[in-house]
Amino acid sequence: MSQSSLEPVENRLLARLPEEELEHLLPHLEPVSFALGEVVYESGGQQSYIYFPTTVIISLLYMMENGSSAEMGVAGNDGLVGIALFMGGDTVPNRAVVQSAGDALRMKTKVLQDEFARGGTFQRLLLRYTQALMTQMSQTAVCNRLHTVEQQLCRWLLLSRDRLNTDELVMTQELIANMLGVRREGVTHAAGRLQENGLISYVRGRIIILDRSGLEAAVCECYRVVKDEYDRLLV
Amino acid sequence: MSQSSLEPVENRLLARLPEEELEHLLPHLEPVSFALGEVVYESGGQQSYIYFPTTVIISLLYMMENGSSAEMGVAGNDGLVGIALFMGGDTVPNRAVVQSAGDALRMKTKVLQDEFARGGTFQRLLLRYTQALMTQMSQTAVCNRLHTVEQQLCRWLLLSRDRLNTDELVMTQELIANMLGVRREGVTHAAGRLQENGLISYVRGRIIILDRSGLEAAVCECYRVVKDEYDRLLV
DNA sequence: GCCCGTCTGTGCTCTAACACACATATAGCG
DNA sequence: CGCTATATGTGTGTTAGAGCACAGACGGGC
Repeated sequence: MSQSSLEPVENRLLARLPEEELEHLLPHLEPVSFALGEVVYESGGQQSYIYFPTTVIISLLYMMENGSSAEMGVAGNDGLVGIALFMGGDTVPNRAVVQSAGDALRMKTKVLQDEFARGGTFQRLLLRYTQALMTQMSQTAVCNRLHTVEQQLCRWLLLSRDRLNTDELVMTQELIANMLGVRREGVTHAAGRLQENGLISYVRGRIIILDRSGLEAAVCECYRVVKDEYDRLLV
Repeated sequence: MSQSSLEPVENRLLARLPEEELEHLLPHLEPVSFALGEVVYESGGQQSYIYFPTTVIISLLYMMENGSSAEMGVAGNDGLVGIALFMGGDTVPNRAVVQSAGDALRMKTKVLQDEFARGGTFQRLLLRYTQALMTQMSQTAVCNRLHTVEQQLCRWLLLSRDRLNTDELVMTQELIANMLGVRREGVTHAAGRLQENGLISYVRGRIIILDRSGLEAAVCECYRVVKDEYDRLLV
């Protein structure tokens, strides 16, 4: 019997499958745990598994030639990691890194592809999820162009919060800076302001969201656009 | 008989279909022309057609609440416009605008969805194209975060050039500024430098690429990443 | 050939964010 | 308890780009 955090229904994509399809997949789902910072897959590498997060949060990062990086999307218990496997690409040009430690269920690539090809609810869900992720990526592009670091930090905190069961996030400012593709000092500054305003508190890699609605007031429209699209596509 | 610019094989996605699948689709493809600046579909609107560009180039834009905009992707004769129609979303939260006047072939939504559901080469191609577009979107996010306006202008010119048959692009700096999500003066400045270096020439909404390899030397890595991914997925 | 609308160039100021260089604080370990 | 890694705060330039205000410059229509 799986533990609570590894129940398939802990992943909201799997939870939406009709019972018979889920029954069919269950034997192929295998629990795995991930530590903070772990690399789930490397840019350009072959992937043997697709992952359905239950409690883990995984960032999709692009690594620049000069070593700097920027996040293009994030996946948690609302989705999966390894889209390229059913989209026909086999590999993707980005790295997937654990942003918040936790568990996931994994499925062999071959099984996934066969299930996808059957074309049922499973296929439909994966495609709708992919579209939601595209919205997230494109909105990240817009946000990077037009909004301040502080707004982006709010967006990022809220997106992370929505994929967790707790208001406490374990992540350093350095890590967040890598995700957002900004300097660590920029995060210090923005986080300092949020703390002054009583929206968050943080100490040494431990952020606590104190005032969620305050964050929502401070964030740019990008957060809501992405959230609404996820809600619309994955109900 | 269609004119040259409306031959189905003018669209590289359609050109890759095996003959029998193409024969099957031909009766459902209908030529249309688009003028510069025309809105192909509006954010959130229902779409009756999917479009396969032959000579037209279409930008996918996000419109901010405050009226400013930024491009999240571009589609030309290498792809299609209306991904949401087969991904299951029906509508998307962005606007599609004609960036360069030209022709396309359109197909009714219902026909498209039925063809897609058959799961043959057509489905496979559409999914692979979608993945390529995701790379473009995510790379746009990275580029917006990390690179200068001049680099982005180079990227944008090259991406446009690759979807045309000519080195002459008809577009004002104002228009480009809207696409890139920067000020018009910023484009003037960057374009001025490219002109000084003999890479392009422009006069009143008419840009001529004089030195393609020079542009490729000035562009950031983002262009190559996107191009390589298109080549890889859509061979 | 002239006019007027559209495009492009330029010159300011202002600000967010970068780059670099440290100072300080905290947790966990011996 | 003290040491040291790691995490965070701060200060001083510098810079890219925004915002605004015009000045020219071209070009199609009359």
